[in-house]
Amino acid sequence: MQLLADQISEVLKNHLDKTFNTTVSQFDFQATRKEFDGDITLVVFSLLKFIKTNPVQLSNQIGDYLKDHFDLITDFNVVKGFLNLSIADTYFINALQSISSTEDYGHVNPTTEAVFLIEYSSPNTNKPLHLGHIRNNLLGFAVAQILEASGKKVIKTQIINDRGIHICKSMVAWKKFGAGETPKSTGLKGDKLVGNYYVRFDQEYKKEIETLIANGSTEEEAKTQAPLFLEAQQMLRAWEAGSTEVVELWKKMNNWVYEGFETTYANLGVSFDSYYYESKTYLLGKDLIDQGLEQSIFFKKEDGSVWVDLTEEGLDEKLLLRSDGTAVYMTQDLGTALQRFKDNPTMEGMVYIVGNEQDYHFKVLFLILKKLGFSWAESLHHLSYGMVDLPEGKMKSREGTVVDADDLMLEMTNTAAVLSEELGKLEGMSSQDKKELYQTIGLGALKYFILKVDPKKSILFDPRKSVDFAGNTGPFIQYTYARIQSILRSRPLDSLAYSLTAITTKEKEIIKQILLYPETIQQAAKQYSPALVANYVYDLVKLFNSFYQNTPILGGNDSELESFRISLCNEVGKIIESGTRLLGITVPERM
RNA sequence: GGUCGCGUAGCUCAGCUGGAUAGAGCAUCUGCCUUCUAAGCAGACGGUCAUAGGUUCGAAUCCUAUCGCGAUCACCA
Repeated sequence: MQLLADQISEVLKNHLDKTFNTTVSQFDFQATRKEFDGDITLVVFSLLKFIKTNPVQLSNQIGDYLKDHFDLITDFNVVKGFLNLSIADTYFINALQSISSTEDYGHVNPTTEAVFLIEYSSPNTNKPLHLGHIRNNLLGFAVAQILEASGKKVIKTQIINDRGIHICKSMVAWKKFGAGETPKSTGLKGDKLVGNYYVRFDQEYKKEIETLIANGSTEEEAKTQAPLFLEAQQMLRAWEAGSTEVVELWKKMNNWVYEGFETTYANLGVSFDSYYYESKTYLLGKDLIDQGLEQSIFFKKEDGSVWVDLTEEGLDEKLLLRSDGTAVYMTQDLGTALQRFKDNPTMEGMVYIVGNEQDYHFKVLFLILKKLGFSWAESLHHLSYGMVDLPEGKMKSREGTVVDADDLMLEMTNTAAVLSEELGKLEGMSSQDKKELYQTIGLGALKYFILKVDPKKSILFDPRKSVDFAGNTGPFIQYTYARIQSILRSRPLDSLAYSLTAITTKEKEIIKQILLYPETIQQAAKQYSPALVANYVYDLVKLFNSFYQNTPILGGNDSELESFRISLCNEVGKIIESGTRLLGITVPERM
């Protein structure tokens, strides 16, 4: 459709130039609304700036001209300042044919070696992944896929917060109460095991606090003097000092967690090309602080802590280094950014997929990098997404209201299995294939549910209602794809040799939607918005289903027409496959 | 309190750089499985686009103010 608008623009430009002696560079086109005749509409109102006349007269004048001088335009009508143009059916038929012969329609190959980094997931290593991480992971993976399809080279990466007091708490609890338990000995996933000790630490810590308060301590004292807490702090110091014993335990437990995470990532269908560890980048961050101090971009307070003054930019003063010289979150993120640029000198941009609770942090981070004079700092982007809330409110790990990622995926898969069994369409399928299919459907439902929502909005997730499988859902899209495959099995696409001259409006609508695909990908890449792709695919599927249910595709007595419709099915199938692939959703051959 | 984000049907959400009578799904109700998969299709019902101003041929969309919800403003990450 874009091409068509361009073609019309060209013709119009000449016409207006000759007739009115005015140069108009941009025309305002939109798809014609259903209730009017026509395929594409020129909004003539916006031309009144250049040509002062009656909009209806001008519309008629332009319509007459186009009809006479442009073969693709067969007719027109005018409503107020809207010029509705009817396009020849052959235009759509030819468009479909040319798309059929295009490899990977809508997908653009990269033209430069410049690379885009997408940072996502980035978990702490003391707890299993939960629903919030699922949104993060799905967004990150989808954005990476979309950027790639739009012609960027992409590296998916993450920063792992492997260092700090949180992991020490799990370590202390494991040493004290663990009795040598391992993932193997307990049969638990590594991240779950370590997470359990983190919870255990918190429980025992609370008990100690209560005891201390009962013995006359204030709450404040109790919190800082509880033996467990002191032990965790002691362990952190030992870690920083490089104690072999502590470092060995730290490595062992972190590796358990990584193994657990890998399983979850594999199930979710996300992957990474590189990893960064906080324990390895925070030192580089400290170097940057020194550099900034030398250039007087930062300043040191009397107690030795280092700050940056951002009051001129409307923000506050921000701490960069503690008075004892240890690193904070910001220090490490500065270091990580620099490290990534060093590793990828052709970096064109970096996108951080991080929740909107950290908006302020990233504003500051980018500002500091600019102040330090890094040219690439201009191209950093924080994709800020909203929280996933439960009906009771925020998820709180302490209160056990967290929806665990593995549990949720399993539940979705089970629901898919139950529904599939009820429908009973899978006779003759091996149990292994069925199992995979249930996983495909269950995860399709979950992924689509999350990705169809604008990232910046928060999501309300009700675990009791779980996720629907009917209506505007992943399974609906998958189902349509499966039916298309069924058609193609019974009557494969033999050739593109059809020579129709007329098609129905429904078919035209579908082709119009297909023609929007490349534009949609570009738009989605520009806005980092998987939701755009998700909603596009849904619209296409909805249109197609309506056609499919009301029009016989096979068995007509017009083989030309059948050939054309098969070809239409085939293209819709390809676009569904391509669009859902960008979202990380797989589509089944049957279901 | 300062800053940022959000507010569209009973519920969950679309609505691209301003365009025609604001669209889907769920829920409720009516039809449709002997022809390509009914996880579907056709239809009905449902709206003061938070509120009030402004900008203009034209506003859910842009601007201002107010209200409501959320986030953030740590020597936490």
